[in-house]
Amino acid sequence: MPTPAKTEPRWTRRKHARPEEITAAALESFVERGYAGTRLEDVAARAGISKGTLYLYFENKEELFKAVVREGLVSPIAEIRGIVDQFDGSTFDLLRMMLFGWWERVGATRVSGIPKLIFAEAGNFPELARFYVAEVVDPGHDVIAAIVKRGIARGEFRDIDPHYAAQMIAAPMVFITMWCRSLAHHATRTIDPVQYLETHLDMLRHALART
Amino acid sequence: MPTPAKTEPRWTRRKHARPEEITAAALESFVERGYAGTRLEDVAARAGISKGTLYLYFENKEELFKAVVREGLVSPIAEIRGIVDQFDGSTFDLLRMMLFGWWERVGATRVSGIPKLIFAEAGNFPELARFYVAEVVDPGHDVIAAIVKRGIARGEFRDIDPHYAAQMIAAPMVFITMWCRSLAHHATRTIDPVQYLETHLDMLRHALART
Amino acid sequence: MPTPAKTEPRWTRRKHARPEEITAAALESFVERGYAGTRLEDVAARAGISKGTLYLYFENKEELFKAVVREGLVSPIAEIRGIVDQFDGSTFDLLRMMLFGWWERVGATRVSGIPKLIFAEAGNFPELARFYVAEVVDPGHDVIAAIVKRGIARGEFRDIDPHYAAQMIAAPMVFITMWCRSLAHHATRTIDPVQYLETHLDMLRHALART
Amino acid sequence: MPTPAKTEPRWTRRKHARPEEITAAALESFVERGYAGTRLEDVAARAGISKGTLYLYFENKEELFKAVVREGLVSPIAEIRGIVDQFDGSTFDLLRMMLFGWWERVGATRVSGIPKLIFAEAGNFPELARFYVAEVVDPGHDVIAAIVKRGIARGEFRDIDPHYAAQMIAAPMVFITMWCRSLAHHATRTIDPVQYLETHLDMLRHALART
DNA sequence: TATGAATGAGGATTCATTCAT
DNA sequence: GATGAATGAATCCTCATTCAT
Repeated sequence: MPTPAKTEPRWTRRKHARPEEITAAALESFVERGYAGTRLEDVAARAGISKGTLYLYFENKEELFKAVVREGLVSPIAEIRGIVDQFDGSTFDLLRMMLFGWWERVGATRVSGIPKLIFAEAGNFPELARFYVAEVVDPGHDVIAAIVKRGIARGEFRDIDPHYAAQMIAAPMVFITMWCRSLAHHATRTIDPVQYLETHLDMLRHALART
Repeated sequence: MPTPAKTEPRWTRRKHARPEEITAAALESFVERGYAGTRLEDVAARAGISKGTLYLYFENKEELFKAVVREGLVSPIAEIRGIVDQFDGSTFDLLRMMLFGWWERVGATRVSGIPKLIFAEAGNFPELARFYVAEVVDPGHDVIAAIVKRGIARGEFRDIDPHYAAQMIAAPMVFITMWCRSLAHHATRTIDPVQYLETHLDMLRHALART
Repeated sequence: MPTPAKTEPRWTRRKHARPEEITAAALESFVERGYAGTRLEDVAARAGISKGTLYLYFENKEELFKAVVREGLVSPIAEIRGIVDQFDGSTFDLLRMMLFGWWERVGATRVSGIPKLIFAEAGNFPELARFYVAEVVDPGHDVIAAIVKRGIARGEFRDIDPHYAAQMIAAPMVFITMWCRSLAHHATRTIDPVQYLETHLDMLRHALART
Repeated sequence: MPTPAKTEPRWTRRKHARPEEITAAALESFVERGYAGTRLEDVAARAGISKGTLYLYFENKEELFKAVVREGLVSPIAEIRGIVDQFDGSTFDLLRMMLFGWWERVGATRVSGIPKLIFAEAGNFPELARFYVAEVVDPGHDVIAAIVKRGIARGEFRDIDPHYAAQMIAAPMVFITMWCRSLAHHATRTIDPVQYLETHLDMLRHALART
């Protein structure tokens, strides 16, 4: 195979690409276009680097996606976990703190566009699904279940299965992000996230409180 | 009797492919593999027709997708609406009836794979998103809000904003279908849908009941 | 992912691509450019079909290559095997017949450009190497070893290890094709293949004859 | 004594990369993976230098390849030529000495992986092919032809065309190196090089001996 | 109406080559 | 001299779409 035609460089070289700039660009693209619909070339362009440079930092599309998830979801959850474990006060206050802490860190940011993507692509990228379950779903569920257990242990909550209770607490959280990140733009009736979360808290107070 | 010359046609011609058979096949594929991941060739194979025939019935992948969504979602909700309007009994019983009626008609069937598709593709198909909001989200929301209002009117539920309450009732319903249709296959912890719905009802009872 | 821009077809459609036309085109390219250096697009162009059509007939580059080898080397060897097994006459005559039969069917044709390719790419495409050993080297060796055994059994050849004798018979056959297909074009001294083979036969006669 | 600020250089700078170390590394890679399959990054890593440094010594991959060939093949042949010219003894002994001398110096070493590369790349590098013919093939052939002529002149060999006889002597030598350097790793039947060469010599003895 | 062979744009990934430091 | 991050052309393969039969 003969040497390919010499190419004259017309580009200017960047100093140093930083991985976070790349994952930030990738996040936008993934959330806008979906996993399959995201073209690595676009991500590169958004990050101001070339296609090839992407591969210096991430082995492939899948690893890039995982990095986005790790940065955007795994660490905030760990952070929240820390706060929850150290909290000293009523469990209802803890619940509120967790809910709004999560909203600030995740729900209100672009990262919250990830779950819809995972749900949609799980069938095609099982490895991604497993990763997401292990790194996001399970830890997230555990934080919430821990709160429920704490409430029961302290006699603030009624006796209820923490596993299923955690699901009921999490579902509206997931739902509101998916709504805001996709259907909200096309909706006739608007939902105010804060009021939504307040209602959720209010109903949880009644649903969980010891009679 | 001389053996007649055999010129076997390589394919057997179907009489009439029916669009519903095609959308049924497409639904399965879309739900399993997502929009981008669905190969028209697979849909055709599942429907027992050829790739070319698909294009006699649907202009392109996009139109097929729209047809799938349109066909799968509208009527069950209308049916439930009828039942709700005619119901005569306690509103909590009505809530239970609605929830499990929906589960049987929608939640437990393949159609329930559609929401995740909509969420994921809303950005790419705004028109479809609007359609879905108008034909599914809003009517669905209305049924539930109607139940809440009924409960309040009859003094069974405490005074609560029916709009937001409806959201809180719907979120876990949507969530459980999305879970079952995608992440459940990769999960470490299992969720039993019936127990999930029972917990939901139980918590709603506490959350909505007049003190 | 939005539907890609509709493309206006500007091409004319062929009736039916025949696999042999494709393998013929591929053979030329492989022999000229090597395995890695062969671009499937070129093969397609040579065969007068499009890139995509190639994939209707061959799963991938590797399978295409295997098909070329099967058609160009495996069947001729099988054919020669048949002739050898049925031969009735002196084993020296059989040797001559095999040698020139092979020359006509393989050595003098483009197919003989394959071995050099295999030797060069074996490290990079182990699967190809294994295939070639199993389908070409071993059967080819067996035919020759069978001739040697026949000669010994009939008392025409002296007692000699058939395995290594077969190697000595085959080496110049392989060598002459590699020479003709690559270095011959750049050589100062010419080799006449027929005279080369005659010398080979002559030396074999002395080397193998029972004293 | 205050601790001095440590700014450790991330790399250690080599004093002087020597071209031979690079060609040695390149030879290994070319022989293992072929021309196209050789990645300059691997060559650099093997040579303990960086990709960029490679380009200080060789203009491009092609020139590196040429350098490898030039360095690896010319001198051993000259050396053997000297030994042959000075030999005093039976020509059959000389043949044996040449054969095993070559095996030790070339055949058994990595350099013997070059011919297969040349054969494969001759089409792409005509200039290299010409170089190889002039510097390796022709001189090599001459040494062997000289031996044949000596044998005939001394009445030890029968009257035979030295040119073609030399080819017959050389072919198995080339063949065994190509085998050992590529297909041997994937073969089912093993060849022992020494026994192979012994058989070659044994057959040559019969084939060349004066009756 | 039904078919399925043919098409070619599109995208992930590789790697020879450049050049600011 | 030495480095290695950055580049982008090149290539394999996929799949939505077309159309002669």
